[in-house]
Amino acid sequence: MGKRVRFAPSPTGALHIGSVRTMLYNYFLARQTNGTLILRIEDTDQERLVDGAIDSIYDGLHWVGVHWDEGPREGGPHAPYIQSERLPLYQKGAQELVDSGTAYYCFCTKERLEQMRAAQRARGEITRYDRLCRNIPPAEAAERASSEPNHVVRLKVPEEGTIAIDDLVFGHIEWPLETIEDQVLLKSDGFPTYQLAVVIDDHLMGIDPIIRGEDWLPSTPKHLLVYRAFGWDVPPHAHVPNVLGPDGKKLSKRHGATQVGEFQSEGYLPEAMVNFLALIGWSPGTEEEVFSLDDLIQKFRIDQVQKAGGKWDRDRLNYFNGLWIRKLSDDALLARLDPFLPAEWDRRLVRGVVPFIKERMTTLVEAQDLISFLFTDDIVQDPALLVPKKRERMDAITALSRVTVLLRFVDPFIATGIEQAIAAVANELGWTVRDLTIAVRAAVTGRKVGPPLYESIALLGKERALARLEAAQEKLET
RNA sequence: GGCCCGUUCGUCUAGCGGCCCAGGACACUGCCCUCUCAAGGCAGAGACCACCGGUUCGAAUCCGGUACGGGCUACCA
Repeated sequence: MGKRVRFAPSPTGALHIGSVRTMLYNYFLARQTNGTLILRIEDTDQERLVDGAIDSIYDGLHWVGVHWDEGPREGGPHAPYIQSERLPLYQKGAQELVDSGTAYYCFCTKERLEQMRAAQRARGEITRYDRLCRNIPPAEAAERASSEPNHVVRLKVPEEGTIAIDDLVFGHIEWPLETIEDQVLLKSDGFPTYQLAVVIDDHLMGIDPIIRGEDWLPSTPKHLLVYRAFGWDVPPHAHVPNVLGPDGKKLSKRHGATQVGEFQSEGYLPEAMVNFLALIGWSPGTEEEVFSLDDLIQKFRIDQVQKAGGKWDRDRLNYFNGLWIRKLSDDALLARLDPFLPAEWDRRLVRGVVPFIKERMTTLVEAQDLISFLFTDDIVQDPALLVPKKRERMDAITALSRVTVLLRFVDPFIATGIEQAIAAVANELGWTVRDLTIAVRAAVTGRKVGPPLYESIALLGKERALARLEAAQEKLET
């Protein structure tokens, strides 16, 4: 109970969908246990920083609808929550490890390391640090460290043995220590590497469990070694499987949209995104699959998370989106639609069509096209539709004119009355209702498909509807 | 190359030794409903449970190997 978990993105770009999934799992666990969720920004790579990335992370997470307890802008007992503002902590930690002999200064230049690796490759060996600086006597190393600013601190990895973890998702995993290199912990610019910073922060912030992406699994032994070097207890880890592109590779830009902001502007609902994402890699073990954020908080279990990576499936996302759109009340849908419609479109009229387009949308952006006939008289009446297949042009003119006449007397101008009028014309002329509505729809909406015709005509209003019907007749006469 | 992980319908998945000649969902096909398109309902097709051995009375489920896929292999995270 009362788990402390964290989401720790790097501000190297807009918020990625895969990260959102990891965030969600952390969020579920935090809320479910009445615990604490921490947002921590891991910006230890100063070269890859992207302007506005933190804003984008905040925007994305807010859109998704999750909230957290401690973070850069929220503050908290472990502030600051941005790693670049916690440098002294890491430097002190690195120093401690050097002092205790579990880490050492390395003075190798990047050039030397490159040459070393090239030579190793040429000889067909594994490329890894040759530990040249590992055996410099401590006194000499300390002295050189003060005069040579360009040194780093490396972890002194034991030469033999194994290190293991019991991952909450992947189970028991063991690594032979001889396969692990002497990892850099503190870079020459005084910044920690990820490997040092995560361990220190996760420890200081009391994170339990650590839930992160599967791609961190290979560096876990390095982290374990750092915990060991500090003499700290290792908290439970849970690695969650990757979200893959349709080609089975890690989801990236080349697979299309991958940032939350893009999905937002494409008209996806956060409810759908959450539902869809949560189900990649997790299942409640039942046949239910429609879940709100609150449902997920209730039902999520970390031990039900899958090991295999799951592919991103646009069709399935679309399905969930349509489903969640349909679950919205008409007023709620109107509000969601608002940013996707021209400001000048009369919201009362929009509100009127909402019930009729609700089950015809996959994404919110589709609404505009679906209802534009109500807001612009600039429609294209296609003769091929005005005259349904196997009907004569003259007959179509007659049909449209009869509809025009009967509609004029419909009062009040509502769907049922309009339906009766059209049925009467069909009956009178021996047309099928289907054919008649094809012609009328083309005349009134300029479309082949759309919201229910009678309701659409009612919404349009008698005057505009009649004008369009007359225009269609004229068009056919010329 | 090395280390680690993974492998059930096209896709997301259920399954944790007999209930499975494998269930649900998306997508697909057909039918019904119907003023169009949807939505909805019903039905169907779709997986020799990657492969090969082993354990067991019995394996999708346990063990070993192989294949394939993926991740990592930086003073990136």
